[in-house]
Amino acid sequence: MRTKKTIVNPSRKILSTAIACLSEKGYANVSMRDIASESGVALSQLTYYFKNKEGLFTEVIHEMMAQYLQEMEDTMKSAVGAKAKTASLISYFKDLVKEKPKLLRLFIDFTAQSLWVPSFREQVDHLFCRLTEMIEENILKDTEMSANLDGYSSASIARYILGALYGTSIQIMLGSDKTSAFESFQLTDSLFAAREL
Amino acid sequence: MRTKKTIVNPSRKILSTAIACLSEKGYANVSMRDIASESGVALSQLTYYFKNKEGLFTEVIHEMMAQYLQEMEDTMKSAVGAKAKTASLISYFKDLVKEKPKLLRLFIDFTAQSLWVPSFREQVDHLFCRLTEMIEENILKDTEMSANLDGYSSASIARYILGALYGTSIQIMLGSDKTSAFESFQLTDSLFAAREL
DNA sequence: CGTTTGTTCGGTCGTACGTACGACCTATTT
DNA sequence: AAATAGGTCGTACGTACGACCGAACAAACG
Repeated sequence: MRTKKTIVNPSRKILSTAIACLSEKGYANVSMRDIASESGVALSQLTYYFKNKEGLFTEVIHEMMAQYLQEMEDTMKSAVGAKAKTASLISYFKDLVKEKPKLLRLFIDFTAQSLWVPSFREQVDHLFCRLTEMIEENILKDTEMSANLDGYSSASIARYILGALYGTSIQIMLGSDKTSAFESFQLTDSLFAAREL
Repeated sequence: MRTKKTIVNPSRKILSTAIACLSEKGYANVSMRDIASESGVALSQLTYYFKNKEGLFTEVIHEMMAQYLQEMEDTMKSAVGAKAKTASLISYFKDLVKEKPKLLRLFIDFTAQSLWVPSFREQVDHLFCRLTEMIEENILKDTEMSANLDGYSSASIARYILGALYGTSIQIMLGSDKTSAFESFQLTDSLFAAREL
């Protein structure tokens, strides 16, 4: 029998509800029942579409990763030149903190969970790799860094930039004042000011 | 009646067991019963000494914070001059990843949890503030940064340095190869190379 | 001595969890 | 019309959870 799409795919509804719940209450505080009742679907449907809890949450990570990578890529592709791309990367993280804190919280929470759940770890590690690759491609390639950065592989530099933006985001996220702290982001620009070739 | 210390304070035993469990299995995967049986103490003792789960874990965070701050301070105080202190800070984070991954995992996990539990958040935020203050005091004070860092407050710079080290640590922690990635840490030294006054 | 106060313990309560199962219903296929 | 397959649902199972209680014990003190 063909897969029908009568009105709206239930598995999509479950998935989006799961994302909403997780980004609002956190991994440790969300149950399958929460997601079921919130999405107006029987509990057994969750296991029907996604085997078990880990299966469902794996799919959530997958979704989250896709959104991250897509948005990040769009952001950087829209700018031309390493310097402009750096600026757009910074503003994307600012936007993340200010306008999309839920997505960011989801990211942070899953990063922590991935320390304990091997299958999550694999996914999140992959996400970090893709992100650093993207930074390498867009910002570090065809660019000569300031002199004191000789000897560092572009992979190391990219990892550092991503780490700095991510780590700074977390601090701002936790802090009480979200405004004055934004200055830190800008440091990426000053530190890695690229000279175009 | 006086608090006795017959052989070893049970609350200490509970606490250290809790730390061990948490740094091995993660917040979401540890129950009060786990800690009780692991520490060879009745479950009811946990609530006797620490009100409830949140009370116990609050104490664990407190312990973790103290260790972090102490070790970090010792590390930096042992070096003289901003440049040497920077190097010692870097090597402390390397040491964390390589030799004390449990403590680091504890830190990361609680950071994520603090996104959802207000009392945790307060504590972890305070930890971050203390750490940035320490970086300001030891590395940024009485030091002239390279020219392109004008206009940034020392608080912003400290936050960025901490964020970079923290964010890089997470990536290395998740990655498969722990060796080649250590190069990234060193970037802190090159980027914030201080000229002594 | 007995009382009081701090400590330890086993046990239980109510609830929540993830998962599994069987009964439907509907639409397609034979 | 009968059979089959996809989808939905309610419910129940077994386990685990945090919290709580009352009984026992221990130590100080009158």
